[in-house]
Amino acid sequence: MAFGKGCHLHLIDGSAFIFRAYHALPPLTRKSDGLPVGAVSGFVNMLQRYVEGNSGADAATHVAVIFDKGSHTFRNDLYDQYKANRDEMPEDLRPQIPLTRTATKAFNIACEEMEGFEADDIIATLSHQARDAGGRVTIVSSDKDLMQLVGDGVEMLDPMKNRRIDRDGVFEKFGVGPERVVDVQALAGDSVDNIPGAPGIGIKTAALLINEYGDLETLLDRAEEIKQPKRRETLIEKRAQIEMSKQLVQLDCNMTLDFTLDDLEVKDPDPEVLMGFLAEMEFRTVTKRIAEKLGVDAPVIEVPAKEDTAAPPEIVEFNADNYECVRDAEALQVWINMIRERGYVAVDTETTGLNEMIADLVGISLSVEPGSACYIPLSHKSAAWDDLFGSDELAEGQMSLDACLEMLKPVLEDEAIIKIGQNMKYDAKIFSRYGIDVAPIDDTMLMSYAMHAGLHNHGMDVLSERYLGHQPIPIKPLLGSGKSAITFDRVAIDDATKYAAEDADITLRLWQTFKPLLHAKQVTTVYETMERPLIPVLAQMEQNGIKVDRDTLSRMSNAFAQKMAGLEAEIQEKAGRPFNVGSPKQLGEILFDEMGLPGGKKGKTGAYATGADVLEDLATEHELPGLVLDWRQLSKLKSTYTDALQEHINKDTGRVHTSYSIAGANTGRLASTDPNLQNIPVRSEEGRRIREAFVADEGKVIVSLDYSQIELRILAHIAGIDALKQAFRDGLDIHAMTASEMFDVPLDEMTPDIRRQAKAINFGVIYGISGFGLARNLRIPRGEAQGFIDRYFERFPGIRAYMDETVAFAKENGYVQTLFGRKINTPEINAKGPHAGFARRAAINAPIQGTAADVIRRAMIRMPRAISDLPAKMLLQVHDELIFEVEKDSVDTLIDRAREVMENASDPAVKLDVKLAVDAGQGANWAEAH
DNA sequence: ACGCTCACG
DNA sequence: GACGTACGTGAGCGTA
Repeated sequence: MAFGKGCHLHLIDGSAFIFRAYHALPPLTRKSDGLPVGAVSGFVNMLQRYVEGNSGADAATHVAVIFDKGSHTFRNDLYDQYKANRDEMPEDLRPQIPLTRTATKAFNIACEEMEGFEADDIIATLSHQARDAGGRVTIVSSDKDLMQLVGDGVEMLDPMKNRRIDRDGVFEKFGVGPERVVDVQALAGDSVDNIPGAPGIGIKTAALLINEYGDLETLLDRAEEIKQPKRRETLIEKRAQIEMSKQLVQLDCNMTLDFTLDDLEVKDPDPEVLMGFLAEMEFRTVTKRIAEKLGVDAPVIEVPAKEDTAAPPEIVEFNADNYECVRDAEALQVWINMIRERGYVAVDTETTGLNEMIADLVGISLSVEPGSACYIPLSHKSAAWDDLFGSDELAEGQMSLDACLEMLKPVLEDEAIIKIGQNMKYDAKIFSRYGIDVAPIDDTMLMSYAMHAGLHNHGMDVLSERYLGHQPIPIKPLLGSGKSAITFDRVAIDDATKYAAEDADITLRLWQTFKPLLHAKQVTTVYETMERPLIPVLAQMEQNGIKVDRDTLSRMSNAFAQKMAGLEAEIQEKAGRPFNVGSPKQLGEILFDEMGLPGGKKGKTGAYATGADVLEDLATEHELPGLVLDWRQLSKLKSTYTDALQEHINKDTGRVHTSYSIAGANTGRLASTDPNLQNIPVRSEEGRRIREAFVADEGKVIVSLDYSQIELRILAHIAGIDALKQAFRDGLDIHAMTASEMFDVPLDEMTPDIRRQAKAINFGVIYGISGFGLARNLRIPRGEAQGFIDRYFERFPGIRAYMDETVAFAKENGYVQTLFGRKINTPEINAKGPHAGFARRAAINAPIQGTAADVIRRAMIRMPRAISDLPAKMLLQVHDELIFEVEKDSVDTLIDRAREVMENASDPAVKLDVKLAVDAGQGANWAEAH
């Protein structure tokens, strides 16, 4: 078929695929000879996924993968620094480059490159040819340099986000249409490609200028007219540099190619060629998968055994057909025997929901060896032929739940058998509802957290893909989504077996992968003393729950609703027309367009910002913003707290059971979800009253103990600030002391305002202070804020030293550490551009916040033993606070014991120069106790 | 699904 | 003289 109208050309940016594959995968090598093939493997997977996805009405009729060739292009002749800042290609990637060409050809996809040209130029030329011939083009790439090609039937597809980019997408990125993209790039330059552009001008400013003057040439010709002196001079002085930059970013769409569009027609692969290549690469899993798709037999891949050195563990491919469905006691006994022989087993439970307090057990999967796993269905419902929703009858061929648990209980509770899980807290809580205390345990999610915090999250999908190179079977197709979603007990047992058993298989493999790595990365102690032991403690706290009084909440909801209605009427009257007060978009239009209030700033989505800080400033101009602030506060309290909290009261217990994620926050802090009980209001008087609904059971008392200034104490210790340490020893008001030091005001002449400023600075230090941030927080001029900071560093030089050392350590090692050895990775620390500031401040904050998190973790882990003889329960953790419920008579004992544990939580691992102090409170509800 | 806004330490 | 900024979270809502 000749290329023309109705045709659809796909152009794949091959180099981008290669680099993404290289960085996404661990360094794999070919088993027979050690040839690095990780990137090739990833590349093949991506191609295969592309081919599988290329179907339907929108499918490509023509396709090519385009590569770069040679390092010297015409752009280097224009500018010898072009791409000069690029790192050398990694040693183990170089030999894989030609193999990606071979791979492309093996898929029978056209593979094009041309000496002296970049892939982008070939893509540009082909796009123009295809467009001129009346066809459509999709460029598969996320490279912004290609955005200039979009329009007239040419679109981009970002393969990472699976998002199409059309004219609007380009506009979003550059603030101008595709035809002006090069102009903006010429001005803004590009640090990645080392394109100079106009110094001091970024994309935002560039777009502004281009939109004002029409195009780059006009802008440069009329540069004299620009008001901002700096900008004007730059444009005049750097004209030559800017014009050269434009030549560098302008893609060549008129290359002479030695092939035509017709040569790019989509062709089916020759199975023999493709299988041959894959077998040569020794890719077992993908070979098998592609063979299946093509309906041919997978070639046998024989790997000659290495004679010397201990061979690495056999890499066993994933095969869902190998999983066993255990349907009776005999079959289960075989598995139990295997488990006892090994001394470990990976366990996963399937249930009817995500809430462990409510969900029922549906089945259990087990694995003791990579590639082999079983699923024990227990309460799957049978499919009824005449009923769309299935019946309530149990499906045939399942063990009875009781019989199964009776057999498994001794194993799950056996001291000599390690039970391995991914997010074991969930499974342990499920089992505990059936009277089984699972122990001892290991948790692959927490192992990953101890090693990889800051690098990625620790869900099974991410871990499997990253560390096993395997994409798990997705659950979505089994359960569906939205209101037609079903629970797992309605999934057919055969499908369930493949999915569920694979999870156990993956978990076991992750455990085998991570176990030795924990030692190598020196985080075994962290994992064993601060992650794993927290599981049973949190499980117990979550099961305890806290009693919440529905009537109190309901009354407050009604009161809030009434007040809101009044405010709403008043707001709309002042606005002159009805509108949705809860819509920031509509509010912005009212305030800035209709009422013409000053200072309207649009965000990146084109909407006006209407945050609390903006409205507070506007409140001096008009009454309306203040009313909206009041309305917003009530709306927040009602929807997030007084309304939503009622939904979370458990029917059986009358209590609210939050769930803590142990591996959520990078710093070691916990996070609370469903509901979040770590952000219950306290700062405003009205909000604080919500805590009155958190009550003690009859005859009991709520007790709250919280660390006083724990982060500042830790900072004083880590940075070695003697003045601070002494102030804590003397029990001084730390903020007042800081103020006195900084502003030379004697303590007895301290004013609240000076103290407030010093307090803001103290917090700022913990956050990696910046003049801008402090200025915004204190609402003072930038220069004044910077003056404060300079003065602070002058008085406490150790703080600056700590900051510099911490950042230097992060740059050197790629992570920072808490006092207890928790490592927080800082992958962005060497980044350039806006990321840099973020990463820097996060690196400064992480050891402080993380050490505080470690301290309270240690206290929590010791707490159950310390209070086991008391009629008391630990209910909640709020970062530096622990909340208990205790019988009235034992309140004082509990406070003594808990305080003892908390104040000494760092011993004996770390000897702090500053004592930790704990404040305590008690009452009938949380408001009184705090 | 994503951004905005706002609750907490 | 500003690319853009205080650190760490989760939830509800409006808007696409």
